[in-house]
Amino acid sequence: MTEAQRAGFSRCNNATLRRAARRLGRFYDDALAPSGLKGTQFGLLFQIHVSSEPAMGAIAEALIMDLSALGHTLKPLIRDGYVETFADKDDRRIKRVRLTPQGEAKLDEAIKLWSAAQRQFEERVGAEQAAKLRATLDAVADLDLQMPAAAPSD
Amino acid sequence: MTEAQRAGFSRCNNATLRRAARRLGRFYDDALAPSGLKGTQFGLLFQIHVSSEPAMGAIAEALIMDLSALGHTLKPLIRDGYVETFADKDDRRIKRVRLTPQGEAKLDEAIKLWSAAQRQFEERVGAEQAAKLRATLDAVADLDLQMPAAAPSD
DNA sequence: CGATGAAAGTGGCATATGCCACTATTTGGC
DNA sequence: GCCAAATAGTGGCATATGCCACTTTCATCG
Repeated sequence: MTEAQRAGFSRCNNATLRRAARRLGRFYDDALAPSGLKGTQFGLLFQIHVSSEPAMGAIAEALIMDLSALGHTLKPLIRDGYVETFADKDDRRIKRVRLTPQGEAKLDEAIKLWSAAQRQFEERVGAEQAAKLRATLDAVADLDLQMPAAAPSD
Repeated sequence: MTEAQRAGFSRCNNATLRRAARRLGRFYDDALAPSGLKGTQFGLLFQIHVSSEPAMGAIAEALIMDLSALGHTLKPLIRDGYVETFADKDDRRIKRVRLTPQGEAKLDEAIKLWSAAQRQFEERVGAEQAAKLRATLDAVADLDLQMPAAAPSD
């Protein structure tokens, strides 16, 4: 491997993104710790809260998560009584999700902690810079990425 | 919860970052699939490759990973014969890591696949834009984030 | 030198995520 | 109405990550 390639890898968009995610994840996790929630759980509760009894698939799509991964992640939240599920009236394949009263309360509690972390972060990088970063990340998340499928013949 | 708060959360830097990471992770994972490596494993092999028989702690620090997480992540790579470890000559607490010949070969193979994904990504967002994003993410990763420790009374 | 505390990893436990195979429902033809 | 195809989730398996408690080595100080 040449030096050029070595330098090249430090430019791996995926590695860079994950690295930053690990750092930021720990920061938000620490901030949320008093509530007993992880950053991902908080995000999931919030997503459910702001949706109208969303179907699993809808949540997965919104968060760009694998449907089965969502199911797994939901389990501890159901176990702890923050979330409950119920079958859709018209289509029994569909499972809808909502927060329990305890879930709403826990979310309220967590939001206070989250706000402090969010404020802290934006203080460091600047609200404007943070907004720009999020916009870029959202754009990346919405990309329809796909490899050229190894020359689809014809 | 008010609409203002709802909007507020869509501004969670952590959630936005993770969401983008999931998308991009899948893209790179797909691209690397023919090699049998995941994006993280590729990144880890690369990091080891470009370092000089790094100690576990050094790798963890470079990748902003928990030391124990690194240990776990390393296991399948050791099991598959891509990586090997050995004790430091002067300090037996330190465990150093290096690629095996098979590991080097696998890395070479993966780099070809990675390059295609990287190229594809940069084509979509623009090389310059991608570089700016990585710079921002690196800056975020290097932040010394920390909550004010709940009024340290002085 | 011996006790003490710091440094580097390991193992166990728990959550986060994905893929794949499989099941249950619904929908669409015929 | 019946069977094939599409939809929505589940469960199992594997990796990704972290925290905490514990072990092994060093380094320091008296």
